[in-house]
Amino acid sequence: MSTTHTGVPTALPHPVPAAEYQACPVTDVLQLLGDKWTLLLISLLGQRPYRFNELHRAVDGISQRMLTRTLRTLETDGLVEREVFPTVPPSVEYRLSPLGTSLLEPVSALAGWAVTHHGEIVAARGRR
Amino acid sequence: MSTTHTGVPTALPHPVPAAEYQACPVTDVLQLLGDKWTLLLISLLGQRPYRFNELHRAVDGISQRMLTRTLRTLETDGLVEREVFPTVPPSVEYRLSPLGTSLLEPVSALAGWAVTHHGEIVAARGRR
DNA sequence: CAGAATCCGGATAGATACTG
DNA sequence: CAGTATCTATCCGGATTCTG
Repeated sequence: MSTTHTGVPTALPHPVPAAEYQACPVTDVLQLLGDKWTLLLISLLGQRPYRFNELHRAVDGISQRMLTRTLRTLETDGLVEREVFPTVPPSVEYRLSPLGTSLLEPVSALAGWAVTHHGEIVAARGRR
Repeated sequence: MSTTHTGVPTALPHPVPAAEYQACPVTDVLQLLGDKWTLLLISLLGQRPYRFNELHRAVDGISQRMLTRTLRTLETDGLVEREVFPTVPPSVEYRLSPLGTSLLEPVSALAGWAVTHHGEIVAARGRR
Protein backbone atom coordinates (compact mmCIF):
# COMPACT_ATOMS: atom_id res chain seq x y z
CA MET A 1 0.00 0.00 0.00
CA SER A 2 1.48 3.34 -1.02
CA THR A 3 1.40 6.26 1.34
CA THR A 4 1.62 10.00 0.88
CA HIS A 5 3.77 12.50 2.68
CA THR A 6 1.03 12.83 5.22
CA GLY A 7 1.24 9.16 6.06
CA VAL A 8 -2.34 8.63 4.97
CA PRO A 9 -2.79 5.42 3.01
CA THR A 10 -4.12 6.08 -0.46
CA ALA A 11 -5.91 2.76 -0.65
CA LEU A 12 -9.27 2.78 1.09
CA PRO A 13 -9.83 0.26 3.84
CA HIS A 14 -13.58 0.81 3.80
CA PRO A 15 -15.05 2.00 0.52
CA VAL A 16 -18.71 2.87 0.85
CA PRO A 17 -20.87 1.54 -2.00
CA ALA A 18 -23.72 3.84 -2.93
CA ALA A 19 -26.37 1.14 -2.54
CA GLU A 20 -25.28 0.63 1.06
CA TYR A 21 -25.34 4.10 2.52
CA GLN A 22 -28.35 5.22 0.55
CA ALA A 23 -30.22 2.52 2.43
CA CYS A 24 -28.27 3.29 5.60
CA PRO A 25 -30.69 3.18 8.53
CA VAL A 26 -28.89 5.99 10.30
CA THR A 27 -28.89 8.31 7.32
CA ASP A 28 -32.49 7.44 6.66
CA VAL A 29 -33.57 8.21 10.21
CA LEU A 30 -31.50 11.37 10.41
CA GLN A 31 -33.03 12.66 7.19
CA LEU A 32 -36.44 11.81 8.55
CA LEU A 33 -35.79 13.90 11.66
CA GLY A 34 -33.80 16.63 9.96
CA ASP A 35 -36.56 18.51 8.24
CA LYS A 36 -38.08 21.73 9.45
CA TRP A 37 -40.95 20.52 11.63
CA THR A 38 -40.61 16.82 12.45
CA LEU A 39 -38.60 17.10 15.63
CA LEU A 40 -40.82 19.81 17.05
CA LEU A 41 -43.96 17.78 16.36
CA ILE A 42 -42.42 14.66 17.91
CA SER A 43 -41.49 16.56 21.05
CA LEU A 44 -44.99 18.04 21.33
CA LEU A 45 -46.64 14.66 20.79
CA GLY A 46 -44.21 13.26 23.34
CA GLN A 47 -46.08 15.28 25.96
CA ARG A 48 -49.61 14.23 25.09
CA PRO A 49 -51.90 13.58 22.12
CA TYR A 50 -52.88 16.57 20.02
CA ARG A 51 -55.64 17.32 17.57
CA PHE A 52 -54.91 18.77 14.15
CA ASN A 53 -55.78 22.41 14.66
CA GLU A 54 -54.41 22.23 18.15
CA LEU A 55 -51.02 21.40 16.64
CA HIS A 56 -51.58 24.11 14.05
CA ARG A 57 -51.99 26.64 16.81
CA ALA A 58 -49.19 25.20 18.95
CA VAL A 59 -46.62 25.38 16.17
CA ASP A 60 -46.55 29.02 15.27
CA GLY A 61 -45.60 29.50 11.65
CA ILE A 62 -46.31 26.07 10.21
CA SER A 63 -48.61 26.00 7.21
CA GLN A 64 -51.60 23.70 7.05
CA ARG A 65 -50.01 21.92 4.14
CA MET A 66 -46.71 21.23 5.91
CA LEU A 67 -48.47 20.15 9.09
CA THR A 68 -50.49 17.65 7.11
CA ARG A 69 -47.50 16.45 5.11
CA THR A 70 -45.22 16.07 8.11
CA LEU A 71 -47.85 14.20 10.11
CA ARG A 72 -48.56 11.95 7.12
CA THR A 73 -44.89 11.08 6.81
CA LEU A 74 -44.63 10.33 10.50
CA GLU A 75 -47.74 8.20 10.25
CA THR A 76 -46.46 6.36 7.18
CA ASP A 77 -43.20 5.66 8.97
CA GLY A 78 -45.06 4.28 11.97
CA LEU A 79 -43.93 6.93 14.45
CA VAL A 80 -47.32 8.58 14.88
CA GLU A 81 -50.80 7.14 15.15
CA ARG A 82 -53.82 8.93 13.75
CA GLU A 83 -57.29 8.35 15.16
CA VAL A 84 -60.41 9.75 13.55
CA PHE A 85 -63.49 10.41 15.66
CA PRO A 86 -66.57 10.36 13.42
CA THR A 87 -68.13 13.41 14.99
CA VAL A 88 -69.59 16.54 13.48
CA PRO A 89 -67.44 18.44 12.92
CA PRO A 90 -64.77 15.77 12.50
CA SER A 91 -62.04 15.39 15.07
CA VAL A 92 -58.67 13.75 14.53
CA GLU A 93 -56.19 12.93 17.21
CA TYR A 94 -52.49 12.35 16.76
CA ARG A 95 -50.27 10.53 19.24
CA LEU A 96 -46.85 8.92 19.29
CA SER A 97 -46.83 5.21 18.58
CA PRO A 98 -44.73 2.93 20.81
CA LEU A 99 -42.06 3.15 18.12
CA GLY A 100 -42.24 6.93 18.17
CA THR A 101 -42.11 6.97 21.95
CA SER A 102 -39.00 4.79 21.93
CA LEU A 103 -37.38 7.39 19.72
CA LEU A 104 -37.70 10.02 22.44
CA GLU A 105 -34.78 8.57 24.38
CA PRO A 106 -31.94 8.76 21.81
CA VAL A 107 -33.35 12.04 20.54
CA SER A 108 -33.08 13.36 24.08
CA ALA A 109 -29.42 12.33 24.15
CA LEU A 110 -28.77 14.25 20.96
CA ALA A 111 -30.87 17.11 22.26
CA GLY A 112 -28.70 17.18 25.35
CA TRP A 113 -25.59 17.41 23.21
CA ALA A 114 -27.21 20.15 21.16
CA VAL A 115 -28.12 22.19 24.22
CA THR A 116 -24.64 21.76 25.66
CA HIS A 117 -22.65 22.45 22.51
CA HIS A 118 -24.86 24.64 20.35
CA GLY A 119 -23.09 27.70 21.69
CA GLU A 120 -19.80 26.38 20.36
CA ILE A 121 -21.32 25.88 16.93
CA VAL A 122 -22.74 29.38 16.93
CA ALA A 123 -19.40 30.72 18.10
CA ALA A 124 -17.61 28.85 15.32
CA ARG A 125 -20.06 30.27 12.78
CA GLY A 126 -19.46 33.71 14.18
CA ARG A 127 -15.76 33.39 13.43
CA ARG A 128 -16.75 33.07 9.75
CA MET B 1 -60.60 25.60 30.51
CA SER B 2 -63.01 24.05 28.04
CA THR B 3 -62.52 20.51 26.84
CA THR B 4 -63.70 18.59 23.80
CA HIS B 5 -65.35 15.21 23.58
CA THR B 6 -61.90 13.69 23.41
CA GLY B 7 -60.99 15.16 26.74
CA VAL B 8 -58.20 17.18 25.19
CA PRO B 9 -57.98 20.68 26.57
CA THR B 10 -58.44 23.29 23.87
CA ALA B 11 -56.27 25.80 25.65
CA LEU B 12 -52.57 25.22 25.05
CA PRO B 13 -50.38 24.67 28.07
CA HIS B 14 -47.21 25.23 26.06
CA PRO B 15 -47.55 27.41 22.97
CA VAL B 16 -44.37 27.44 20.93
CA PRO B 17 -43.36 30.90 19.70
CA ALA B 18 -41.73 30.88 16.28
CA ALA B 19 -38.69 32.83 17.43
CA GLU B 20 -37.96 30.15 20.01
CA TYR B 21 -37.97 26.95 18.01
CA GLN B 22 -36.43 28.54 14.95
CA ALA B 23 -33.38 29.19 17.10
CA CYS B 24 -33.84 25.86 18.88
CA PRO B 25 -30.45 24.22 19.33
CA VAL B 26 -31.90 20.77 18.81
CA THR B 27 -33.67 21.65 15.59
CA ASP B 28 -30.58 23.46 14.39
CA VAL B 29 -28.32 20.49 15.07
CA LEU B 30 -30.77 17.99 13.63
CA GLN B 31 -31.04 20.00 10.44
CA LEU B 32 -27.30 20.21 10.31
CA LEU B 33 -27.03 16.42 10.49
CA GLY B 34 -30.10 15.67 8.44
CA ASP B 35 -28.84 16.46 4.99
CA LYS B 36 -27.77 13.91 2.44
CA TRP B 37 -24.04 13.56 3.16
CA THR B 38 -23.15 15.08 6.54
CA LEU B 39 -23.66 12.03 8.72
CA LEU B 40 -21.74 9.77 6.39
CA LEU B 41 -18.80 12.17 6.28
CA ILE B 42 -18.80 12.51 10.06
CA SER B 43 -18.76 8.76 10.53
CA LEU B 44 -15.90 8.38 8.02
CA LEU B 45 -13.91 11.16 9.67
CA GLY B 46 -14.67 9.53 13.00
CA GLN B 47 -12.43 6.66 11.92
CA ARG B 48 -9.42 8.68 10.80
CA PRO B 49 -8.46 11.84 8.89
CA TYR B 50 -9.17 11.87 5.18
CA ARG B 51 -7.89 13.86 2.25
CA PHE B 52 -10.30 15.49 -0.20
CA ASN B 53 -10.14 13.07 -3.10
CA GLU B 54 -9.89 10.21 -0.70
CA LEU B 55 -13.30 11.20 0.64
CA HIS B 56 -14.50 11.70 -2.92
CA ARG B 57 -13.60 8.12 -3.71
CA ALA B 58 -14.86 6.77 -0.38
CA VAL B 59 -18.31 8.30 -0.77
CA ASP B 60 -19.59 6.82 -3.97
CA GLY B 61 -22.02 9.13 -5.69
CA ILE B 62 -21.19 12.44 -4.05
CA SER B 63 -20.37 15.26 -6.43
CA GLN B 64 -17.25 17.34 -5.99
CA ARG B 65 -19.42 20.34 -5.38
CA MET B 66 -21.47 18.75 -2.62
CA LEU B 67 -18.38 17.28 -0.98
CA THR B 68 -16.84 20.73 -0.87
CA ARG B 69 -20.01 22.39 0.35
CA THR B 70 -20.69 19.83 3.05
CA LEU B 71 -17.13 19.94 4.34
CA ARG B 72 -17.21 23.73 4.34
CA THR B 73 -20.39 23.76 6.39
CA LEU B 74 -18.93 21.30 8.86
CA GLU B 75 -15.79 23.40 9.08
CA THR B 76 -17.77 26.62 9.53
CA ASP B 77 -19.76 24.98 12.31
CA GLY B 78 -16.56 23.89 14.02
CA LEU B 79 -17.12 20.15 13.68
CA VAL B 80 -14.35 19.51 11.17
CA GLU B 81 -10.83 20.90 10.91
CA ARG B 82 -9.15 21.50 7.59
CA GLU B 83 -5.38 21.47 7.26
CA VAL B 84 -3.59 22.49 4.08
CA PHE B 85 -0.16 21.08 3.31
CA PRO B 86 1.64 23.46 0.94
CA THR B 87 2.96 20.71 -1.30
CA VAL B 88 2.93 20.27 -5.06
CA PRO B 89 0.36 19.10 -5.86
CA PRO B 90 -1.53 20.53 -2.89
CA SER B 91 -2.80 18.23 -0.17
CA VAL B 92 -5.63 18.98 2.24
CA GLU B 93 -6.54 16.89 5.22
CA TYR B 94 -9.90 16.85 7.01
CA ARG B 95 -10.39 15.58 10.54
CA LEU B 96 -13.02 15.82 13.26
CA SER B 97 -12.47 18.60 15.76
CA PRO B 98 -12.86 17.83 19.47
CA LEU B 99 -16.39 19.21 19.14
CA GLY B 100 -17.06 16.93 16.20
CA THR B 101 -15.61 13.97 18.05
CA SER B 102 -17.87 14.67 21.03
CA LEU B 103 -20.80 14.45 18.66
CA LEU B 104 -19.98 10.85 17.83
CA GLU B 105 -21.39 9.63 21.12
CA PRO B 106 -25.01 10.88 20.94
CA VAL B 107 -25.01 10.18 17.21
CA SER B 108 -24.06 6.61 18.03
CA ALA B 109 -27.01 6.38 20.39
CA LEU B 110 -29.35 7.53 17.66
CA ALA B 111 -27.56 5.28 15.20
CA GLY B 112 -28.17 2.37 17.55
CA TRP B 113 -31.87 3.19 17.64
CA ALA B 114 -31.89 3.48 13.86
CA VAL B 115 -30.22 0.12 13.38
CA THR B 116 -32.58 -1.51 15.87
CA HIS B 117 -35.80 0.03 14.65
CA HIS B 118 -35.25 0.88 10.99
CA GLY B 119 -36.85 -2.40 10.01
CA GLU B 120 -40.05 -1.35 11.75
CA ILE B 121 -40.06 1.94 9.86
CA VAL B 122 -39.53 0.17 6.56
CA ALA B 123 -42.25 -2.30 7.46
CA ALA B 124 -44.61 0.55 8.31
CA ARG B 125 -43.83 2.19 4.98
CA GLY B 126 -44.47 -1.08 3.26
CA ARG B 127 -47.99 -1.17 4.63
CA ARG B 128 -48.70 2.03 2.67
C1' DC C 1 -62.65 20.74 11.92
C1' DA C 2 -59.48 18.61 9.08
C1' DG C 3 -58.02 18.38 5.36
C1' DA C 4 -57.07 18.28 -0.38
C1' DA C 5 -55.69 20.78 -4.66
C1' DT C 6 -53.19 24.09 -7.00
C1' DC C 7 -49.74 27.49 -7.82
C1' DC C 8 -45.36 29.39 -7.24
C1' DG C 9 -40.68 31.10 -5.64
C1' DG C 10 -36.42 29.90 -3.45
C1' DA C 11 -33.32 26.51 -1.96
C1' DT C 12 -30.96 22.20 -2.96
C1' DA C 13 -28.21 19.22 -5.43
C1' DG C 14 -26.17 17.13 -9.78
C1' DA C 15 -23.41 17.67 -14.13
C1' DT C 16 -19.98 19.90 -16.49
C1' DA C 17 -16.08 22.74 -17.48
C1' DC C 18 -12.25 25.18 -15.90
C1' DT C 19 -7.95 26.42 -12.66
C1' DG C 20 -3.83 27.50 -9.18
C1' DC D 1 -4.78 17.51 -6.02
C1' DA D 2 -8.24 20.30 -4.50
C1' DG D 3 -10.95 22.92 -5.55
C1' DT D 4 -14.21 27.13 -8.14
C1' DA D 5 -17.79 28.69 -11.50
C1' DT D 6 -21.76 28.05 -14.00
C1' DC D 7 -25.91 26.04 -15.48
C1' DT D 8 -29.90 23.45 -14.67
C1' DA D 9 -33.37 20.04 -12.89
C1' DT D 10 -35.65 18.94 -8.95
C1' DC D 11 -37.50 19.42 -4.43
C1' DC D 12 -39.20 21.80 -0.49
C1' DG D 13 -42.17 24.71 1.64
C1' DG D 14 -45.50 28.75 1.81
C1' DA D 15 -49.86 30.98 0.29
C1' DT D 16 -54.28 30.50 -1.36
C1' DT D 17 -58.56 28.42 -2.45
C1' DC D 18 -61.92 24.96 -1.96
C1' DT D 19 -64.58 20.92 0.46
C1' DG D 20 -66.89 16.76 3.14
